[in-house]
Amino acid sequence: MVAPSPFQRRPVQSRRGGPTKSPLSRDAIVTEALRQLTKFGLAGMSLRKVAAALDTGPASIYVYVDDLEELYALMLDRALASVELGGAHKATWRERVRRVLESYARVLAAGPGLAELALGTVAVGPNALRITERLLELLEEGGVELATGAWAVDLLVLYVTAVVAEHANGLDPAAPDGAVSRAIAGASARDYPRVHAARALLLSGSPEERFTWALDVFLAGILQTPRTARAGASKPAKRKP
Amino acid sequence: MVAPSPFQRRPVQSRRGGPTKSPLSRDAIVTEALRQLTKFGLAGMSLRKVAAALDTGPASIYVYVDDLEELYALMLDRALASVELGGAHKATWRERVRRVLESYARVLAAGPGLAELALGTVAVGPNALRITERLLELLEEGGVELATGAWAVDLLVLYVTAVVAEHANGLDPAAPDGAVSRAIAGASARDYPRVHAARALLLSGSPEERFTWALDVFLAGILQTPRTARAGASKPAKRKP
DNA sequence: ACCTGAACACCGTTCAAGT
DNA sequence: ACCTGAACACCGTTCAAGT
Repeated sequence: MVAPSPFQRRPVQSRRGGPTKSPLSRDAIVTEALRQLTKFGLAGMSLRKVAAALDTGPASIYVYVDDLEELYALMLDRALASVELGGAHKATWRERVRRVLESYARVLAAGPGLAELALGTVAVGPNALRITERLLELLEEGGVELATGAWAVDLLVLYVTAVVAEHANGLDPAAPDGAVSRAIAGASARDYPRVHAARALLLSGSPEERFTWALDVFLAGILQTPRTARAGASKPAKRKP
Repeated sequence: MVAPSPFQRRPVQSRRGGPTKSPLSRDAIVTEALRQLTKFGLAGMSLRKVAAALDTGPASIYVYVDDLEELYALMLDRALASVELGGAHKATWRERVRRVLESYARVLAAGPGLAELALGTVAVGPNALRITERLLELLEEGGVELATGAWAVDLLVLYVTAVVAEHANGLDPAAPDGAVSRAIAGASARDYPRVHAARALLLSGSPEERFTWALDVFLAGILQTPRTARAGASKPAKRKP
């Protein structure tokens, strides 16, 4: 017996309604939670506040949602619905991979909290699957074998999520007053000669520039590192002789 | 006026001591917090529990630490002290980069919570700087220019942190009973043909195999994608004609 | 100056009733 | 069956005193 996924569960018949209160529903809960999340960040959202906004007590939420973690998963997938996968365009497959990931990044960066939530939550809803499907398709178009593509999609999505989350946490390396800047600026030339020498470089570049560069790194690396033995690997594996 | 970094602050003279209570200290607080973190995970650690273990009330902690976030930063840097940077060996620079990152990954994976903490905390203590310094050195040895290396180190460390955190959160893609496995196994061939076709591949590979593969991807990509215009870029930038 | 108990303003989750 | 107020067992942080 396996617990059913939260994405496919018997609907619940609300008993509220009429003129005073709109009926509760999983949808309404997710919508309100997402509103709070994107407006106030992860710490600014809570089950209790969602319940209060929906004019009920905290216990009522549990009729529609098992726990906070499940709510997170539902929220994330709802948000991922607006990621644009692009149609059949004339752009290169690389360009189209970039666009999908940029759209994904933009969705996560829409407000504080979403990216943070994405890092701690496994995205396995239908919309996450749609994104995975699309990226596999584009990589296939680029000649990446399925075995390699399967791992590559993981890598790409994880990286983008982490970058946006780091950034959204106010850890913007570019922020000149942040802890990062101060630490790097304060690194002594004696103890950390390279950090010191590279201090301007470490803090340079807009998020977009870094993102674009990172994608180039990934795609170049992926094309050159198939999982199946093949010509082109820069360094033969040499594990089993 | 800039607030001083928590890593360089006037020490506090404890007034406890004698036979009954060992004196409070920032060190003792960090040690106990780290013990709780690696034993019980991030959710299993709290300022109140640390205070209780140190035989005092929660308010006492605030004499040594500004807030929870600062404590997190101190804990992370303390943990990073045990990352092995390796000496001058005969191994390739690539191999040595791999070893440093593997050591970093192993330290974060030592117990639940540490990697999770690392994702939400900017690592800017002396030990984080040591690691950055070392990686810059190794990349330099590999012929990577400083401008490229500066961004590359960020990329590498962020990825490794994210992988370990994802893994430590029980989101192990390999776990056959996890939400990930169920979602992928349940992806219909009609709606998600490639996810369906790749379902075994998406779940395949030990964490170590994936890690090793990802590093190969990164290093191959980094070598091929210098930030300064140079021969070898697989696709000319063509932004300013 | 260090140290602390008590209070403040919150959490997620469960229980026991209501309809 | 849905819905809910109240209770339970927690949080981080601040205040106002103690030494």
